[in-house]
Parts: sequence; C-alpha cells; structure tokens
Amino acid sequence: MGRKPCCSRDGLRRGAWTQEEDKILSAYIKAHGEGRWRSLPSRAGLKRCGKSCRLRWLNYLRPDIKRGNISQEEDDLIIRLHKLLGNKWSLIAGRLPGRTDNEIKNYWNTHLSKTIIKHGNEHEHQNKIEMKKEKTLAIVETNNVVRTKARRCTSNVFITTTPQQQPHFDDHNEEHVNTGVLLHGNETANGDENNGHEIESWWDALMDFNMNDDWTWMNEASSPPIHNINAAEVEGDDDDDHHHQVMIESEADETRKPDLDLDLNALAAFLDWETYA
DNA sequence: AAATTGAACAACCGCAAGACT
DNA sequence: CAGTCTTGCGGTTGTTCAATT
Repeated sequence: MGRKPCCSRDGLRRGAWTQEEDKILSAYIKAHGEGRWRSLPSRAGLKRCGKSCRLRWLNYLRPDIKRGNISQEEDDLIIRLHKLLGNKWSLIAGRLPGRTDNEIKNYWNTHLSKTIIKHGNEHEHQNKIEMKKEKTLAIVETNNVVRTKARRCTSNVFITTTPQQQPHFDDHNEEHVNTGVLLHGNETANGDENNGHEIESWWDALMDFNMNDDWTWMNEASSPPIHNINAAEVEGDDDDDHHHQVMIESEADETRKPDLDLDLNALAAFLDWETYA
C-alpha cells in the first residue's frame, strides 16, 4: 500500500478562494493558531484540503504579508540572492520580510529571468559586486579587520580574522583545510535582548551559503567550494564576552588559505553589510 | 466588437524530510 | 525499526485581465 493522498478530492472545492472562505480560514487561525493543516478544514468547516488551506494562509492571508510592487531595492536583492542561492525561493524569501517564496518565484519567472537575458542586468550586477569586493579587500589588506553593520540585523557584529587561525589539517584527509572567522556579539549592548537572536540570523545567513556549492561568485573559478560549516560558542575573557566561532571547512590546499579569509570578508560586502576601517 | 496573445500571479501537484506511532 | 503522517519546497498549471490585432 502506498501512502494515502493528502486529501480526498470528493466534495472538496478547488480553484480560487472566495472571500467567505478567506474569512473562515483567517478567523480560525486567529483563534486556534497555525498548524495541523490536515485536520484544519474539517475543524474550521471548510471544504478544502489542508494543503490548500496552508498555501492560502501562507501566501495570501497572513497578516505580515507585504502587498504592492517589488521595490528596486528588493529587486536588486532578489537578483543577488538568486545568483548566490539559485532557485532556493524559501531562502530568498526569508531575506525579504513580508514576501513569500511563491511571490518571489513568480516575480523571478515573469520579470527578472527575462530581464536579465534581455538587458544583461546580470553582467551589470556582477560589476557592482566586484566593485564592492575590491573596496572590502582593500580595507582587509590594510587593517585585517572588517567591522560590519548588517542592513537587517543591527546587532554589534563584526568579522575579524584572528592570528590563531592557522591552517588546520584534518588528520584523516589532508586536502581539507579549516579557516575561520569569529562572530562577536556584544550581547549587552543597548540592552537589546534580541541581540543574541540577531546573531542567530546572522549565522543562519552563513549557513545558507553552505547550500550552494558554486562559490565562484566570490573569487572566480578558482574559489574552493565550502565543504562544511560548524558553529560553536566560545568563551571570552569575562562572563559577558560571548563569541560565536564559525569554522568554515573548504576543499582547499594550504596555499589558498589567505584567499579564503579574504573571501569571507567579501561575503560581508556581498551581503551589503557596511564596512568600516 | 470579437478574438487572440501574453503577463501576472494564484493555486495545484509531487516529492522529500523529519516527526510521530 | 518500519510504516504513516505532517509539513514545506519547488516546478508546473490554471485563471484572470489588459493590450493588441
């Protein structure tokens, strides 16, 4: 026996949702919360399958959905993230508050994919990345420290390469070289209780990159793909000093280690984190 | 005015992964 | 541990509507 279909089609409505159905679904979720989609239709009194209810809520009825046209800034971000992540619509949507994966997917398919082919926007966009990268690398070379201020994560976070980060060979596989960055979160700054959470999202951003083997956007064809990312909390000098260390394992030889350090800083530039000398 | 075309986006479908029993 | 359920994702299709012929 295979698995049962998510819902029987007999007697269930399909196609566009009516205002009445929207009202029922919204009211039900407001009262009982999201989840348990399979049983939701019968509980709410809707003649829809749970999957359809979930989609309708997530893509249309959710109160935090942003309506209206995609702004130029969002447009630019979508292009950059798509270049980086490919068709990972949910990840891209995660970086655009109020936008859904479905909306971004549709927007890409109807606007951007064609525009890029027609007008060479991608080339123009790539030039912008290169300029930003050069600017960042210049700072890195002179200071070896890049302080970043995230556009959407406002915690005091900075990347710094550290002297103790010497290449580390895996005993079992000499082809793997570890390099790392320290993510410092000043968790007491401004009394901002969400600071730690924002570091999490910062992390999350880094983790996302692990999903894309094509790292060539950062350092042309010779760039090594990210092999693995491990994150751990590191104790600082005093109790309040929490560091989060992210070790990025790449498939690189020892001679490429400096390049990789620079690439990580270019990452900050790519994400539009402002850099300060 | 009617038919056609294409853009925009809402909705559906199959699949996969993780949770649950 | 295997079978089932739930949820989420990405590709695809369907529908609507405005522009064009």
